[in-house]
Amino acid sequence: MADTSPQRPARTLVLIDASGFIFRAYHAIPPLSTSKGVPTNAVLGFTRMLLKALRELPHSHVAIAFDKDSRVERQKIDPTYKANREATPPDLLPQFEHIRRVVDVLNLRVVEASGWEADDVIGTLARRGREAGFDIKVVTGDKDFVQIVQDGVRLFDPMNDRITDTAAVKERLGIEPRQMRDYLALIGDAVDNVAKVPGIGPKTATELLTQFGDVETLLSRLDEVKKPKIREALGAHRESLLRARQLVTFNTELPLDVALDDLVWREPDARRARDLFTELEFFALLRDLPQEEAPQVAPLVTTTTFVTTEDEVKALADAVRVAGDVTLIPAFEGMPFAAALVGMGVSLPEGATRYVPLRHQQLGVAQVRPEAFVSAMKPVLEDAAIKKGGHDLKALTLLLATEGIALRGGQDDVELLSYLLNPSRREHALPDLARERLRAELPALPAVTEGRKGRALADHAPDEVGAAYAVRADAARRMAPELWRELEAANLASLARSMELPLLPILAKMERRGVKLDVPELALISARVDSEVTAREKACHAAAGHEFNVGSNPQLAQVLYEEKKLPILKRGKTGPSTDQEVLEKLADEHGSELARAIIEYRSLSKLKSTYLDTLPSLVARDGRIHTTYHQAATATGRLSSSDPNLQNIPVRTEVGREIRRAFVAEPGHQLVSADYSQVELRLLAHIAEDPVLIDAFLHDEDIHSRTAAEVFGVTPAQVDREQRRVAKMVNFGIAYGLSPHGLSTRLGISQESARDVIERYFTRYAGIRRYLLETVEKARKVGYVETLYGRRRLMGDLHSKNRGVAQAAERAAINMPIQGTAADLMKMAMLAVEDALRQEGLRTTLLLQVHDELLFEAPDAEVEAVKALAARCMSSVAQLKVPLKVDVGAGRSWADAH
DNA sequence: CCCCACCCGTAC
DNA sequence: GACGTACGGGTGGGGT
Repeated sequence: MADTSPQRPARTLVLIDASGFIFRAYHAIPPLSTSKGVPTNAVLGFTRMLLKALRELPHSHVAIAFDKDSRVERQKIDPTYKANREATPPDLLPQFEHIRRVVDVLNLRVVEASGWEADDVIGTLARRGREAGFDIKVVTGDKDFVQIVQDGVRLFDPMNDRITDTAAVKERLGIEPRQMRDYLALIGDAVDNVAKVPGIGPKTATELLTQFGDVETLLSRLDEVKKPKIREALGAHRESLLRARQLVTFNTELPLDVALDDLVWREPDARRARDLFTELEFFALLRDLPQEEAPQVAPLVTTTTFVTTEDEVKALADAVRVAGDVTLIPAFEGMPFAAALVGMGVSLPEGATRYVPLRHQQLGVAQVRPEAFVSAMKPVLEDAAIKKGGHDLKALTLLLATEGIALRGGQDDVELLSYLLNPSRREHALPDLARERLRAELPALPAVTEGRKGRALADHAPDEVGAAYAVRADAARRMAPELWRELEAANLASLARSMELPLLPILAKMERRGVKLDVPELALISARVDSEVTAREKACHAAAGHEFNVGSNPQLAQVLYEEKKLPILKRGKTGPSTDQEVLEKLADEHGSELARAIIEYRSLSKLKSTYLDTLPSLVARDGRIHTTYHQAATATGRLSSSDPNLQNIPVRTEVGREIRRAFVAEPGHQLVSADYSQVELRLLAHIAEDPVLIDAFLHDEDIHSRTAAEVFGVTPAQVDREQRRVAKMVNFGIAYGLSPHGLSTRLGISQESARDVIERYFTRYAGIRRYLLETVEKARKVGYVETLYGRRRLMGDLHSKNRGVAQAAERAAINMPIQGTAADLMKMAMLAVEDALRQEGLRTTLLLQVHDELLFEAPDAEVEAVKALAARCMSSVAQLKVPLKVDVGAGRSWADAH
């Protein structure tokens, strides 16, 4: 009977067969690597197994055993032992080191014995542990270990959750555990080159062992073996059988240099584990780690020197010139294009970090006159040969531009560099990067609120804020080299150097220039829409029979579905949906006046609240709107725009176009618009090398008609409107990973016909199908997708167990190379355009980028030249298998330029 | 008064 | 869930 006395805590020794699991994990998990290209499949499988075993098995003591020159001893018995094992695969070799690191951070005690296998180490520890009264659990998937099973010694296979004890062995194999050695010797092991006795398989082996007990008895009583064939075989292979049994027998008497007390389990080193898992990109496993205790505060610098006199600023400028490298974090308030520079945190490769107070408001604080700062620093800041670092160099560029300084030499923008390494990441905030990359907590910046509670930044004394900014500069400077190493390793460095960093000052210039808004014109539209919205709201109330908040979806749902008893066609997370698709159906198919009225109300109030009411308030004193472009925001490499977002100004509806009429050129100027035609579809043709699609673009056909002709088996001239509409939808959806369901709801056709259309599309455009499949397959294998120019997006969710998540990731993987390459092309076009404008000495400026469109403001005299220049630059930015078509137009307003 | 999730809608 | 990438407004619930 088991000891049930409560006084004695269970002492369980867990023994882990590391070597066995490494190979199992390697073969069980498809090739996988980090974004840096480090192979990790075996490490991941091994780590998962390890964590699972520790999670599921009670353990007071733990040891992990590795092979060490493991063939030496057994090859003394048989030189061919394991001789036909294939060499370790090249992508497994480098993973051993990381496995050791995992074991190390988990604080597991490694036990190994030179010349012996992990099997023997575990056999020895199991025997000693059992003798000392431990309960033993052996974590392994190897059947050889059955031989050490006994009362109190069990096997656990974390890959299938199987526990093997004495009873299980008897049931599964029909033998006692101690007979396993004899059993294995009889049936042999081809993989390890352990000879078998020919003609004997598992069945016969079990029979023989049941009758005779072990190999010695069997051989001594050979004449009792009934079947002559078996008897002869045993007689003929007597020697090899005994040798085989020697080979498979664990040595449980190794002189291990470890005491059982040394194996006491210790908590993992959570912080180091976190770092290692982050490095290996085992993000799902991070959750399994114990949370970190209080964040460790590691001040990066001990001293911040305050630069408060003109001489000191001059000395600083000299130091920057000597170092050839400076990292700057500005303290400012307001929007960057029109902000006051309050101070500057500065870090140099050598020496203390500095803070230069410029516009602190407190009386009597020592600070530098802004003019003195500018005159001293301008030469070094404008010198492209002096490398600049920071976090969001575009903001710095804008701030310095306001001071009359044109920042050049920007290179180490850690936000931008971090983005290129992982564009899916939501934020690249400096404190987060410092925590991850430097294991340092940045001090909080002073609370700055414009409201009643906080004070403006300038109201804080320099010594309150200076160190915080200086430390940030120090942190940014220190993480830059490693970022570049990672970029080099991922082949992203040239993208950073030749595309993103040169684009940065161009974006700054666009933001600074802004686009003129005709506020009175907008006000006219607004007044008209205002009364329309009110009328529509009244119509909604009338249709409902009472007043309610038309803008409230819950209230609307109540009216539609509870009061009017209309059918619920779609549900969201929190209730029945009231989106446009649903309302259209309710209006058309159920004759709902209210639904129709809501649709009209919605479209107008959207325009009113988002654009008409908002845009005028964002007009700066110069009468222009200064958006902010985000270069480190999207997962595909596109830019985004905010405050306001000028990339979603309406264009499709009449009222929407009127809003574009309020975006105007200065007197004597025109807006010039140049946009890529069908750029994503053209890129799809090029990247997928689809002959049909390429042919269509080479002949500049109406691509939707051509697709309709292909899909419906008619000539392009025979295509009717409906067929073209279907084809157009397919063309748009194809790069988004469209589904029969999605297409059917969008087209209002059945899922079957949608499926049929898609199938016929892929039959005609076989290259596209192949490309889409290959893209997903490769993404699964390498863990990322990339554009023609090497921009990468990490794609972890492809392996999600949640099917929906995995499928969404597949669609994203399909889309990214297309959307991302289009973004790359546009960025290169912007560089080319800016260069050409300067070369030709034109005064035209680039104002806006809307993914596939560039908007310029050109003096009247330059309009035609700019139209030609833009078309030329944009279409010649890459030589593809299809031409890049560019449409250009010009006019007084954005609407007129189209 | 701020923050957030949610729904919805605008762009490409 | 249901076709990719964004930003942002309103509501309504929660918190300070």
